[in-house]
Amino acid sequence: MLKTKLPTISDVALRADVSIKTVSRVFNQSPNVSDSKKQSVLSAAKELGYRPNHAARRLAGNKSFVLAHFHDNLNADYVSKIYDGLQTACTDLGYYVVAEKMLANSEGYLDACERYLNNHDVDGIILTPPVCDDIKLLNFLDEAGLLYARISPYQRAREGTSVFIDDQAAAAQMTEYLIGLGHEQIAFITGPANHGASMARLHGFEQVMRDAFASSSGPLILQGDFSTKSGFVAFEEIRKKNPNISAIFAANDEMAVGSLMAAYRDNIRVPEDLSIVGFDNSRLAEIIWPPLTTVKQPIQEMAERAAVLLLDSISANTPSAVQEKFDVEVTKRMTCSPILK
Amino acid sequence: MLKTKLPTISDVALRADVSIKTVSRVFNQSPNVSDSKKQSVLSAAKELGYRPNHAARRLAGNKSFVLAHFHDNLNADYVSKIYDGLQTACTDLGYYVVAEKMLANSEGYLDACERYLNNHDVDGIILTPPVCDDIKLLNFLDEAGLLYARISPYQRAREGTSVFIDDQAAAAQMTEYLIGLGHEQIAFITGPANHGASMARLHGFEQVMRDAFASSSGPLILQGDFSTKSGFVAFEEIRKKNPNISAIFAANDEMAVGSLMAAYRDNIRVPEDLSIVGFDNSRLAEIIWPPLTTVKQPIQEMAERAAVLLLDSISANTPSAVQEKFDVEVTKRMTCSPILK
DNA sequence: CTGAAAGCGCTTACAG
DNA sequence: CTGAAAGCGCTTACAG
Repeated sequence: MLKTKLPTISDVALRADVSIKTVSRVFNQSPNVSDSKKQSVLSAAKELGYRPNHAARRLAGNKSFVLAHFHDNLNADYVSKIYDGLQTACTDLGYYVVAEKMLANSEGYLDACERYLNNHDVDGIILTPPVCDDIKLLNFLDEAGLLYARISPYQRAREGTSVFIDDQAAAAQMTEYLIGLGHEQIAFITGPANHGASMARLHGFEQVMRDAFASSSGPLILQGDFSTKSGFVAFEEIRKKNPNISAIFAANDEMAVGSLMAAYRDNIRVPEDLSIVGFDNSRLAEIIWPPLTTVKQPIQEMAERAAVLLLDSISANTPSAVQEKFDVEVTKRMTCSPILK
Repeated sequence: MLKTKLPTISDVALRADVSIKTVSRVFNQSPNVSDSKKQSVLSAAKELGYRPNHAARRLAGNKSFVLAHFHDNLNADYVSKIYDGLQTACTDLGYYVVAEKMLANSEGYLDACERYLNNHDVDGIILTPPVCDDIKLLNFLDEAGLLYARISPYQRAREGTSVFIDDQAAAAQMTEYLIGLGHEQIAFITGPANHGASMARLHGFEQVMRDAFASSSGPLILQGDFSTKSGFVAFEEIRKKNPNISAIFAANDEMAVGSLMAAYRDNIRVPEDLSIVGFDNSRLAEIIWPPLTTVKQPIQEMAERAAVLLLDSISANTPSAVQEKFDVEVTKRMTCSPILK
């Protein structure tokens, strides 16, 4: 954007005494360049302050240098972490990243995606829950030959590149922590039914509960939608259905905070009277009082890795199928206390 | 990105029986086209499903069709609202918007901006606080002839396009509301010292307090940094310095929530024992319990408008100097109660 | 491993 | 109000 006229590929070629094609090869990491020519191209480019013109690359190469993140805007904090991670991977390669809200399950949702893709040039797409588990969208992308990578998909059996954590194992780990503290009456608040990761978390919870308390009638499970409000409402139902609940495990931090707020209103002390835990380690978990015990997943790193993998597959111009698992940890803060018997 | 070969400007020209230049004019809103030709171009384009190729426009026109938002990442919610507003204005015109974190006042901050601008093609820049009040950056942009628009700048005297609210008047309004409720001992928590809007809010508060309680020694003012934690800490200081404070006015919602959390911990009831108000109407204000009374500013609309104005000035290729003020309102929720005498 | 030519799909002066 | 020509700075086959 700066107004000074920039050196072009021809200037570099002239100075390095090679053809522009060779310069192009060097800047595209083409394997077939002799070391000596490569060096002279590189130093000529450096002396001139040359950098490739994106618009020209786009036009000639039929690439856009844009990565789009399709998401479902529930949580600005999550979206922003993803954005940061993607940008880390993209900036140096001259790629842009744009975040696009695509309301899953809304009227004409798939149409909106198609229309977007028809009207914008993007080289690849990053998909997060629940968008990443929309079979119709995935089929559409596959058929159209569009390249994408998924973050935290539930449908892991499906081919294609993805990064994820083991939600089920993570939830199991958290549940074991709670049980280790002496809790037996634990309620679980789920996310939206179409959110795969939330379901996996529920399964992890249920399985550990089943194993630990085989004889019981099964734990109390409430339906939420990942919003603070739904956590607030779920808390009220929990108190109504079973006042002896000593711990609440919410499938995300927002709902955990909603429950915490409801407890505040009802003068129920956390963690003295009630333990509450969440999932995600969102910013909210840190800024609330008491700070929330939760499951921490490395969102940013996952996003960065997803972008790197996607960029690889773009430059190879072929879908890849790398699946990478990331580790989680239970972040113990102040919303849990042991049950004294 | 879809693989089918798209119709080009020549196809449209052929079908409409005009030159490609005329087609170009139509798609660039050029004034000098007869209505009849314009209509035939439009219908030919529609029949063919033509849409302009951005990469070609970029290359030929030396434009990038990218707007960058330079921000200082404190609040994902704020950034995301800005992003939404910008996108609303940009999407239909084929513009992309990218959000770039530029840590104001950090080591090499200006260098980072310059480097970014040198390595990326952007047609215009949107600036939000505190970045929009960085004189050095503004001077640099002006000298380089880069086009930008500012949202909520403090330095309004400076030329150039901006959208804003009257922070001082808004804070005055909120202060009057508190005084109307019977509060006299009101503490104020400021944002970072380099944040112009925060200073304006403080001035509005001070002025009303001065007018209302001329004889007093002046209200208690604490320094915060817009973080929840600083609101938490400020609350403790407030209690220490003056336990009779009956209301806290924080310069943003995050700090108000921090104070609320500290009150929660100390068993001080809000609003029965203490009223707390914030500023911004961020998402946090709605999801917290009790919901926070705050000042609502139309961030999204402001961002959209800023983008429209910037886009205008880009297409005219000349800096504009439109300054637009937006209205605010005190959003009364549940963290305030009247003082009974 | 290397290069000359053609072309990507537009816009920008320039001329009428 | 309209058009023919040149050119933006690259990459893609193709040939050697």
